[in-house]
Formats: sequence, structure tokens, C-alpha cells
Amino acid sequence: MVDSKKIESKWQKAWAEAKIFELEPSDKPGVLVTAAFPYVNTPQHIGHLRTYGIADAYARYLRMRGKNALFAMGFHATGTPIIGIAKRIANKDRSLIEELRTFHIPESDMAKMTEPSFIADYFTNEIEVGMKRSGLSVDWRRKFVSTEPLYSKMVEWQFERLKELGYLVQGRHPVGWCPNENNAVGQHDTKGDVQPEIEQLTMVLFKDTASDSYFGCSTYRPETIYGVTNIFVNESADYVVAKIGDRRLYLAKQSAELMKYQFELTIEGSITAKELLSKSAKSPIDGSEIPVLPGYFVKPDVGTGVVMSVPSHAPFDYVALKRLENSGYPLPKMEFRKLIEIEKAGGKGVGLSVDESARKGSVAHPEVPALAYLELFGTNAESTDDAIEFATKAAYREESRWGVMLVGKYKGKGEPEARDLIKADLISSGDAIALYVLANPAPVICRCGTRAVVRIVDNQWFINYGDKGWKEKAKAHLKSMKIYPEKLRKTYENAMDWIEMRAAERAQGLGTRFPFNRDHIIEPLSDSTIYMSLYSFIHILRSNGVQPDSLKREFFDYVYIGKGTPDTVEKATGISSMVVKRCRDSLLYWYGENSNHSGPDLVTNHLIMYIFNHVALLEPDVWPKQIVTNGFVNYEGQKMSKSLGNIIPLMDGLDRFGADPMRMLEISGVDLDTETEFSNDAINGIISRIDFLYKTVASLDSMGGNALKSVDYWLYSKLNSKIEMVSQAMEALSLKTAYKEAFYNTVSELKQYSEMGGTNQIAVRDFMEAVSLMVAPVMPHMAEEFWEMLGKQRFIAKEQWPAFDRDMVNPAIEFMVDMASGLVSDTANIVELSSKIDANRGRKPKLVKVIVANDWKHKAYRALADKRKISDVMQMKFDGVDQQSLSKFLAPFAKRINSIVQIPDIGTESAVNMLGEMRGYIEKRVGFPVAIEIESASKSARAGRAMPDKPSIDIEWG
RNA sequence: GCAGGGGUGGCAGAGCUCGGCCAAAUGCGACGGGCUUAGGACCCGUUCCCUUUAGCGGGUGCGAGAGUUCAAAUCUCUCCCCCUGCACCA
Repeated sequence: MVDSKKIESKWQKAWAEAKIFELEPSDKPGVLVTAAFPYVNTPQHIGHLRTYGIADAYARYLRMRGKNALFAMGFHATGTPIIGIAKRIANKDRSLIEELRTFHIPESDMAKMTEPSFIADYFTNEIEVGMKRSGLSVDWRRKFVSTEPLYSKMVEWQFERLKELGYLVQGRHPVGWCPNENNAVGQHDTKGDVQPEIEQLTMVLFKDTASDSYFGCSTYRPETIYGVTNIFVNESADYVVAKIGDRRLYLAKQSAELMKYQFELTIEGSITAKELLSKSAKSPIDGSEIPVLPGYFVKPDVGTGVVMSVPSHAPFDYVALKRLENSGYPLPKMEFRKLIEIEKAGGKGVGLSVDESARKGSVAHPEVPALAYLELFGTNAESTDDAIEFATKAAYREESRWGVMLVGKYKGKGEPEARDLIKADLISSGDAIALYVLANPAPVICRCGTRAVVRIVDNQWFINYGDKGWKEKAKAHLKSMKIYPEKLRKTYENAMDWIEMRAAERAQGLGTRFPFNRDHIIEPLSDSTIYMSLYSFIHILRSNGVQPDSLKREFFDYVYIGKGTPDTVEKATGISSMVVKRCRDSLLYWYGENSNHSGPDLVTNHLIMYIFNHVALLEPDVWPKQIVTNGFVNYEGQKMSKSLGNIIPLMDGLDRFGADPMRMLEISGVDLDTETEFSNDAINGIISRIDFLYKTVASLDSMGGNALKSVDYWLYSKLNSKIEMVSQAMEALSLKTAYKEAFYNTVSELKQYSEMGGTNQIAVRDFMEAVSLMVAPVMPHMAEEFWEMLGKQRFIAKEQWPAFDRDMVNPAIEFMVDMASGLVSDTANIVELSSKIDANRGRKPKLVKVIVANDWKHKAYRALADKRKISDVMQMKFDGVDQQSLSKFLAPFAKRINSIVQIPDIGTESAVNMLGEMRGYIEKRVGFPVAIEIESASKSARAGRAMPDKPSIDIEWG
């Protein structure tokens, strides 16, 4: 086996010494390749290599294609995770310590991790070492951390600009909120890590007929207002009169308390349920007067604790009324009005999505959908709430999906559309108010133990991605970008549509202070949207000793948007105009072309913000040009996760398998969009192939160098079609296709070449040179080694991609080689079958006759493949063959006339010659002597069976 | 719920954009054989079913169903199922 570790460190050292990845502008076109900078709160695992490896391979490929491709890397440390680690270490968190142990972090280092800055430094270093050992061609002079002052200066400029552009706004926004801690709660802040799901309800206002107060009825289904028969309140709940704006509302006490976080709400006094029950209310939609009734199911802490009753469509409402009726409660006459019809693919009525097995009853009352659903599931007024809930969900699902309005202003429209329209109408006419609630099935509990609520935060700074002009600009630019894999483009488009307000500041965490509220920091995703641009010039600032404090507005205004001149910047900042100019020139040179790489998880957040911020802040010349995302890496069929304990640290992987095999597996093992499988079998397969290639190169000197034979031409042919295929695949970033051909198939071809008797040193050398060049982006270390073994003086990393020579592609010889291997398997087949014949018992074949079809058959076949019509070919003349023979030859093709495949124009004579050259190979494979004959000269009875694409085989038994 | 992406042989995973060399690449696994003291590695063959005493032929088949077509894994429609994301969080 090759000592890959030795080879890898040898070349990593050589690259570093020669500084070949420390790039400066040149006469070649510049391009900046970036990959999402890693977050420095944990070490890397083998999965991380995928994104970085792809970016690196791409950069290396571009260089070989004549581009000056810069690959740079920074580190992300803003936000709370690092602080979180420090806290957990301070608390001696067992699981974290265990996790860090799997990464072989010394206890002495762990002990120091109560200090956030130590954590950041520690992992910055760990990750950088890992990247170097992975062979990433990064220009390390340009690295930075997102918490350093220089970085902050850029971010501050960014936010000042956003504000000037009007994209930074203060506003209201609903968030999950802990009233105890006075903090927004996200998924990480809740017990059980539940994401608070905020949903909008409609609070429809029904005026009390006897006063100027309103019943605030919360509902998910404002469109059913046409069927309201009454209002429900919970008899045993406490109610209050509360004032929102200039209106008084009746609300459940608990609900009113929760609503304080959303509205200016004052509670003016309490009111009993009994009092409410004596009232009546007026429907805002038609002014009809409706009673207030006791609803057993109304929850005082959900919504408003007051609901409108639509017994025709809401099973709970129906059941509640039925129970009142059964208990003898005096009810007025009510109309159960059907509002919505379910229509689906010609069918009508309830239960269209319910399959037979789930039906427990028959629908007797289709005119009252709520009842119909209860009947469908065999439930009734006496059933449990769970059963009624089930019917409710089915009704809601089907009506949302296939429901059509039968009544009202939006009669004929689909139910979901009507719902939104009616809601908007009610709100704009002042008859309803939007209300937010947490939609989670169970109450969301903050880590501190307090129940979370929805709060409308005021005066919070937001980045307004909902701005119409901005959105349009971003979406328009997306159209011109290259997106890999292309099928994700829709996801980008949708995410751009959805993104609206985004918090710009937060109270806690590491990061840049928010310029307009210095107590807060800039929200940590928003501070990393244009940082890639920094790579292009940051090292210039460092090497010239520019201090962060001098990086004033004027500097970035000039570098980023060309405002002012180097001289005016020098005056304003004290930075030498030469340096200033160099920074701007570098930005334009490197960042004009760019490719940004990341994992799939960043598409709907970071990458969207990345596009938005670029089009807002920078000049079109340096907007994003291309985004490449790749799937995750699984290990032996499973997701790598802490709980499964199957996370392989990157360093362990590098030790065990080596960088090149891991790169080959992760970069080009599967297509970009699929998750890849990191398995020992797969990587061992790669290692043994690398080994084979190594041995091939090493054995070159012992090979012959005679005149070229057919097999050699075959090898050249394969090589050149390979170069073309790989080049095309690389241009499309189809790394899997490219390396299946450049790596895996290469190995099989070399093996086949040698089996076919190929021993030509020149041919193999040419082959391996081109192959080395093609594999260099993915396995750079071995490629360098091969290159050196091939006697080359330069780094392969600085060489040109191999050129494709169409003239060397020889379909005829590839066809003949395929024919030869077909002959081998056919012969084996025939021998196997025919040895069972009595006459052949105990005998062995002594000669295999391969009979090549007559020349006219080739011509006729080719004509047929061309014309696809037998009658046309029958009109033609072929070497004086009579009509009868021609007809006999052509007839069998009639059935599959459309699937006849054209074969190369290859004369019988040269076919025989080529097969003759490969005779040794065929003999070796079939194990018997072989003779090649031409049909016309053959005495074999089977000669007539010879076809142009398939010689006849006749076995003589000894 | 909304949005996006998928459902292919024992498994993983191509192919489907441009319907026809597709019974379907490649890898793994399994089985048989070779090589080895043995194992590993490596090499050869087989791996949907049936049939076949000369390489053939036939059937079924790419989530389900229907359609378009001379021809569908590939196009259209309907349905079922799975995965991912859904915001103050990196």
C-alpha cells in the first residue's frame, strides 16, 4: 500500500513553502471561491469536508482552466453558541464533556473553556489545521474571525447603509415570549426544544345589543360567519370587560391577560359568565341578533375565551348545542345553514378523503356537514372530546382542500381563498382584529418554567426584506445567477417571497454592537451576509498595519461602492491612498466572479440574506454569481448525531483513511443534491483504486515501447472521450459523473488494457498524465505524487487541464473491443450450453471459430440503420448480392426496425485484422484456441449467422 | 397546514431535461469458482421469473391507477406514501 500520509504531508509542506495558493491579481481573470465559514464552537467531523472539499476542488479546477481562482476562509463566532458552550463547561455538563472527549480534546484544554474567547481561538486553530490536512488550497493570509474589530467595522458600515436605504425599520412583530425572563424564546429556549409556532386568529367583534361593548370571538374560520347561530362562553370561567383602543370587549380573564403582550389592553372590570349569557349580540355580517349560550368546550386561555358558534360546520358547536337541547336548556329556533360544499374530482359530500377502513358510520345528514362528519366516524353528542376533535380535524382538512363557498360575497370561490378575503374584509371594516396565538398542541414552556406567550415587540429593529423594491431587485438578480443544483432554484424563489421582517438586533451574544442601540448586538445571521467580500482585501489592511479605528465610513464607501477617491479617503481616515486604491482594485478583481458553497441548511436563511444584502449594498459588478449547495454526509447508513454516538472527527478520518480518499468519496461520490454515504467499504474501494493507479505509474519504466497496436489506439480513444466527458461534467459541476469517468472507469480501462495485452509505455504514460491532471482537483496530493513520478518539475496544481483531441476518438476500435468482449461471454455461454449435448460429452472444445460477417452485410446494416425502412434498403445494391439473400438478411430486423443502432463504418477486412490483434486476449479469456475467419471464406455451417455487430461463433469439439 | 424535493432491482444510487440500443449504469451485499495453510485483499462468473441439448426466446417490471403513443422508468392526469424547511436561530 502507498504511504498516503507521508505523501500528503510532503505535498502540503511543499505547497506552503512555495506559497502557491497565496494569490494576487494577475493578467488571468480573477474569481473568488468561498464556502460558508465554519462556526467555531465544536471541532469538525468528516461531514464538514464535503462542502469545503467541493469548493476546493472547484477552485483547483478553475485554476487548471486558466482562472486565477482564490479560495479563502474565515471563522464565525458571533451569537450565543460559544457562550452556551462556556456556560455548559462551567456547569460541568456531562454530555458536552463526553462529546468533546470523542474529539480527543485534552481535559486541560476543556478546563479553560469557560472562557468564550478561549473556545473561539481553540476551535479556530483546530479547524484550520484540519483544513490544511485536508489539502484545502486556501490563501490563509486572508483569514479572519467574525468577532474581530476589523470585521465589526465592515458590519457597522453595512448597517448604516441599510438604514440609509430605508431597509432598517423599527416595527411590531409577533414573537414567542417569556414574560418571566422578558426575552424572546426560540426553539433553543424552550423545554423539549419545541419551536413556538405562532398562528394568526381572527377576533370577530359581535356587538352587544344592549350596550356599546363587543363580544370578541376568536376563530380560525372567519368565513363561517355566515352560519353563526349564537355565541358560546364558558359558564365556569371568569370574564372581564377590557378596552383595546376605543372599544370595550368581553374576554375571558386569562385570555385578556395573555393578550396584554399584543395590545394596549386595559381591564376595566370583571363580568360573570352568567351576565354574558343573558345578553344577545349582533352579527357584523348581516345584523341578525343571536343569543349567548354556555359552551362547555370553550377554553378560557385559548384565543379570547369567547367563540362564535357555527353548528353547521363545527362539530364541537353542533355537539354543544345538542347537549344543551338534551339537558332541556331553552334554545331558540336556529337554522343550521350549510355554507360550504366539498367538491373533489366530480365527487361531492363529506368524507372524500376518508378511506373505507376508517369509516365507522354512514352519513345520514349531508345537509349539515358538522353532523355528517360526526356520523361518518360513528360519533355523536355523547362522544368524547377526542372523538369530536377527530371529526373537527377531518372537516377542517377537507373543507380547506376541496370546499367551495355556497353563500356570501365570495360564493363559488374556494374555501381557503374565501377565508382570507373575508378576514381581510372584516379587519378593514373594523369588525375584526387579528390576534396571534401559540398554535403548539401543548403549552410552550420556557426553560425557566414559565409558559410562553405571543408578544408583539415594538421598537425592535428589523431588516425589512419585505420591501417590495428590494425583493424585486433580489429576485431579478437570482434569475441571472447560477444555482447548483438547479432544482433548488424554486426553493430560493419561494424563500425570497416568504422572507419579510427579520430581527436585526438582539440582546445577547458575541458580535458587533448594533449602531442604533449600543446595548444590543447585531443579529448573528445578519452580520455575515457580505463578509466574503472581505477576503479580497483584508490582508492588504493587515500587512499595511491599518488599525480598525481608521476604517471609517469613507473607506468602505469608496472600496465597496466607489464613492469618493483614494485621496479623499486618505484625508478622512488617514489610510494611505495607495492602500485604499489597492483594496478597491482587489475587490473588483477578485469578487467580480464568485462561487459560494454551503450545505443545504443555509438555503432558506443565510443564502437568501446573502443575495438581498449584496444587491442592496454593493455594486452589480460584485453581486453573487453562483451558489453551490451540497447534501449532508451520513455514516454507514445513518445520520451522524451525538445521540447515536457515530460522529467521526475529521482528524480521525484523516488519520485513518487519508485526505485524498475521503475527498474522493465526499466530493464526487454522489451528485450534489443527494446525501452521501460515508462507509468503510466505499472508502476502501477508493484506496485500492488509488493504489492501483500508483502502481501503474510506478511500473511505467518496466513497460515496453513498441509501435502502437489496436489496444493502444483503444486506450487513446478512451482517454480522449474521457477528457471530453469529464470536462463537460466539470463545467456543469456534475462531480459524480466527472469522477466516475476520470477515476473509477479509468481503473477498469487500465485493467482491461493490460488484459488485452496492452504494454505500451508511451500510451500508458500519456493516459496517466491526462488522468493525473483530471483527478488533481479531487485528490491533489496523489496527483502531485504521480506528476512527480512522471518526471514533471512543476506542481500539478499549476498545470493546465488536459485538452481533448477529437481525432483520437476512434469509435471503430471501441466498437471492436466491445465486440471482442461480447465474443468472450457468448463463447462461454455456448460452451456451457452445448457441453450438455450427448455428442459433446467428455469432450473439450479444440477450436473456436469466430466468423466475421461479409462486407455487404455491414453496408446493408448501416444503410438500414440510416433509412429505417427495409424497402428502401432493398432498392440498393451491395457488392452484387442477390435480392433473395439481402431479403433474408434484412427480414429479421423488421420487428425492431426503430431500435436498430448504427455501427461504425468498419470494413470486414479491418475488423478481421483488429480481432486478429486481440486474438491472444480472447483466447486467454475463453481458454481455447481461437481462429478468425471471414464469412465468405468460411466452410462453417454456421457462417451464415454472422451479423455485422455480432460475428458467428462455431466451436469445434475435440 | 404551507412550500420544496422525492418514490427505480436485496441495499445504495444513475437514468428520467431530448420517450425507443433499459431487464435498467455503477458500487455494495449475496451466491458459485479461482488464488491462498486459512482469513482479508485480489481475479472470474451469477444475482426478476420462466424457458432453452449453440450464444435464443418469452413473461413480469421502475409507488398505485388511468391516459397519450407504433413505443413510457422516461410525457399528461388523479391518488397514496416519504423526506426537508417554516424565522430572531447558527
